[in-house]
Amino acid sequence: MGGYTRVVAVRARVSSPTAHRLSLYLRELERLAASGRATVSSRQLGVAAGAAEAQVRKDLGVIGTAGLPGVGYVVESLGDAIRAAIGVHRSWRAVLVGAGNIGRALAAYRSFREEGFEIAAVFDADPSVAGRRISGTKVQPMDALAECVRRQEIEIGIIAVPPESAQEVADRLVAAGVQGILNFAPRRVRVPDRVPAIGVDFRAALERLVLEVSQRDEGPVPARRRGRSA
Amino acid sequence: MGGYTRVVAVRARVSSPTAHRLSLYLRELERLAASGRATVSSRQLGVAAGAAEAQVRKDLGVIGTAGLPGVGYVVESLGDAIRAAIGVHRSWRAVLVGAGNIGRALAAYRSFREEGFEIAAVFDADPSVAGRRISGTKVQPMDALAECVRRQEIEIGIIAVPPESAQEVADRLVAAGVQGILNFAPRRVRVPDRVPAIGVDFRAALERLVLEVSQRDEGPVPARRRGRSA
DNA sequence: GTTTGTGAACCGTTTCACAGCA
DNA sequence: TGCTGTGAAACGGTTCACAAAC
Repeated sequence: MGGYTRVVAVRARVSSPTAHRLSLYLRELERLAASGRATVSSRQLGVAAGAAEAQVRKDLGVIGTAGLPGVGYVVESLGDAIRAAIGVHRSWRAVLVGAGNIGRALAAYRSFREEGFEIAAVFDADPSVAGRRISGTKVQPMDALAECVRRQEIEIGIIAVPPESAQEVADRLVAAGVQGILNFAPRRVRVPDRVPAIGVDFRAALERLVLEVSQRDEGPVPARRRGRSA
Repeated sequence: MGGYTRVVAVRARVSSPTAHRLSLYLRELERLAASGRATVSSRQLGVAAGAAEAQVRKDLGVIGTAGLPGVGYVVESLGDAIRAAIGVHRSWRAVLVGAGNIGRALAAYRSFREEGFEIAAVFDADPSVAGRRISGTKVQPMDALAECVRRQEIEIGIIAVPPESAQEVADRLVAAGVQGILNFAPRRVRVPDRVPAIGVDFRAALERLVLEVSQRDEGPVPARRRGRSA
């Protein structure tokens, strides 16, 4: 430990698996809040997120929240704490690049808006698409991207273009000054360290699934396996 | 029983992080194959997938492929080996449930078809949607799901419905006999152990991104980093 | 009784380093 | 020389177990 006496702040580093689970806890908390529950136990959050209860307590410890022994966590304040920790306590401005099938689906995606995530503008390289409206936003040509990002202080770029152009779009978004990228193209994009990029890769997800199905199918899986191939 | 050296099979268990990287290697291999390259080094695959070169060699060792010291791996045969290992060497039949924005985008998704992933039927709970066609497939009412899965020997179910109905759809898919589920609803679904379910959660991805952006912003970050990534 | 917070053990993955081969 | 294959060490995350708090 660093020698700070821990006071108020929650400046702890949140690991990636923890971050993912925090999202899941938040969903459960929202459900509970809607149904009027006042407190939750780590066990219940664990069930909802598929995590062990000790794991839940560790995770919540990381973001600096405390529970009441014998009672659990206060639903409302824990929700606020998680939102603050992952940054969804405020709204974010984004641009969407790519007005194809996926782009249109994202523009209409309910959960984004509910989370304070606003798609301020849509761009597409195809001139025949520019000018049309999707979800009430007019599609603009790529030339307008950089100025739009600067003028409207856009923070997030969403890539929903074919894999061939993903890297180029990423470069333009970074050059325009976005602070983070959400990439829906099945291609890893290279970005500077200061700009985090998270990929949502349908194809990779499908491949993971198919692998698991195959593994389930064939081997009843020899229970223990040490050293030698059997 | 154990103790004998049995050489042939490649029935090794593939861990989840390895599975994900195999997908990425495969993409790079396809690019290389298209551009006529005959061999690759572990280093080059590592750069493409964001992994260390020793990591690449370990991964490829797991699926039983061997490289040539001083030369690398043969692009074509390595591609085949990975495809066989993750199960995309053959085609898979799937049904899509949910003909909303995301469902329609998925039905049209190029990479699925390219990977031998065939969406054999589409279902929707909304009777006013049933009967319409998306991507050339007629949308059917939910009643028809179970029989379709059985009759057409469907292996994979894709969930693209609002979170409120995700669990119910998952239950029906499992009851109908699918072997795996790809879930695009932002809600974890509970399924029996024998049926793997992989979630693709846009909202969670967004939350991870926002967290990273926040962390970059505030903490100058103790910076302990090597390697490069530009 | 219940449930939290946390050090310590555990486990799988990643990285290192180097022998061996082309 | 260039590159693979692989033990061994390092790392980080998860689980365990239990004392403390309600």
